[in-house]
Amino acid sequence: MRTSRARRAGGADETENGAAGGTVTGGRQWARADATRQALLSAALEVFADRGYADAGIAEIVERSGISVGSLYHHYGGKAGLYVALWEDLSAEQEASAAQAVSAARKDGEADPITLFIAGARAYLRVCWERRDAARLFLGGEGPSGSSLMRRSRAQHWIAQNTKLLRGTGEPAGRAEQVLSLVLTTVIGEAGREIATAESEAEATEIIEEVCRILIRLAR
Amino acid sequence: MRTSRARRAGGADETENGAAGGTVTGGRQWARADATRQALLSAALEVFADRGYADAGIAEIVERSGISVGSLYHHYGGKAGLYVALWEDLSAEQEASAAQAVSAARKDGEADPITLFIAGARAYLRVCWERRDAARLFLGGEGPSGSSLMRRSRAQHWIAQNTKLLRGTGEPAGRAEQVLSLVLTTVIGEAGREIATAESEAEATEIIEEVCRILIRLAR
DNA sequence: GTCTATAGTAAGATAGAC
DNA sequence: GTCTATCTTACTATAGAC
Repeated sequence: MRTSRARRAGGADETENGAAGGTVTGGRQWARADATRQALLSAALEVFADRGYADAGIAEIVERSGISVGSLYHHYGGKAGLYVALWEDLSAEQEASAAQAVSAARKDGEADPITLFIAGARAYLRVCWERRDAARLFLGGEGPSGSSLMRRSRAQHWIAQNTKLLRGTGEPAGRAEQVLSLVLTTVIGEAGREIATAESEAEATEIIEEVCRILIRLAR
Repeated sequence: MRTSRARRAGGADETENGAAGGTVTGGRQWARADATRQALLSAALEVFADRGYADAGIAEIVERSGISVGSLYHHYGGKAGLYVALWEDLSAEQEASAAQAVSAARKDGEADPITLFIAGARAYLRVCWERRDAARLFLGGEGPSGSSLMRRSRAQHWIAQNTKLLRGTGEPAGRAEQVLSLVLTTVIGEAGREIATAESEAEATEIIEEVCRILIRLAR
């Protein structure tokens, strides 16, 4: 791959007057920093994907991004910080997409909890395909120590939401319902993994549909 | 915790004649080496569990086991070797237990594929509870780089077996069947995680039974 | 097989100029 | 905010006596 290498060539537009080397206009003055973060993030994603988190070195991320170690630490505080940032990005997008799908369906007059749940699940899975590069990284399960707890706790939260969504009323929830919800959530997660590694959009879609059938069968 | 610390006190029974400091009888001469391996394994399990694989240091394993670094490398070749050994142990036990349960049920005259499958699943889950200390480590998902592939490929193998078991005849298997099998296996895995972190045997049993119900519903 | 002592190395992290 | 240069730590792995 080795994209975005030329970025470092700069040296033409800085030294306006010293410190935060921005351009003249106020609104654009963070553009440079954003580009830096972006370059760091995308290089980190590549390297983590290629070598696995543990074997990835700061050095290689620096090389591929063309950004310096100093900047890396300035923005993300280190290797783990990059990983977490990547994770937050993706899961924010997934959550937003799912939430939006559910509320859109609601606005469409849909009231059946299971149908709403499936709408959310389908949106989530679609993001897994669209952003499969990132999804593969996390669904694969390796990360900084403590990251599995991070993922785990987000999953718990999601399970709780799904449990609530599925029972319509907001009440107790026995063990059976909890386990069911856990199972549903797990299935979606695993499906996401499978979809992120699918070889074509057609295959991904096929899996999504099959999984939705299973989810319906389970939730009913 | 800090058990098995006194082991190192020895120095009384060695120096029989130099090399493999064994006792006189032939059959017992590996007892010492076995004890060494055992101490290393159990210390490693503790440390991995406490700190997570990545943050675990050889040093602490050596401390807690009372065994030297040299011996550690002699037997396991390093940190990753210990992890793998622990994993092989547990999964061998799980597989054996499941296989045995299935064949016992068969011998009992049971022929229904789903019932047989459930028997295996139940046995697997029981081991997750009995050996929850170890199970927690692996089901948590952190390990040496490449270990998730190791787990993954074992899972694939298991899925294939289950697919075969479930369809009775050994034939094709369409996408729908593959996905179903994947889902079943995933659910069992996740259930194992939940069981390994359950707080009492009663809770574990409750989860096992609920999961079996769900599996039956799914497999049918 | 088991131990002690030591080597080697790599990687994450910091300091401070611009 | 960005960069270069450097540090320091800590951990794996080996050598070689018993």
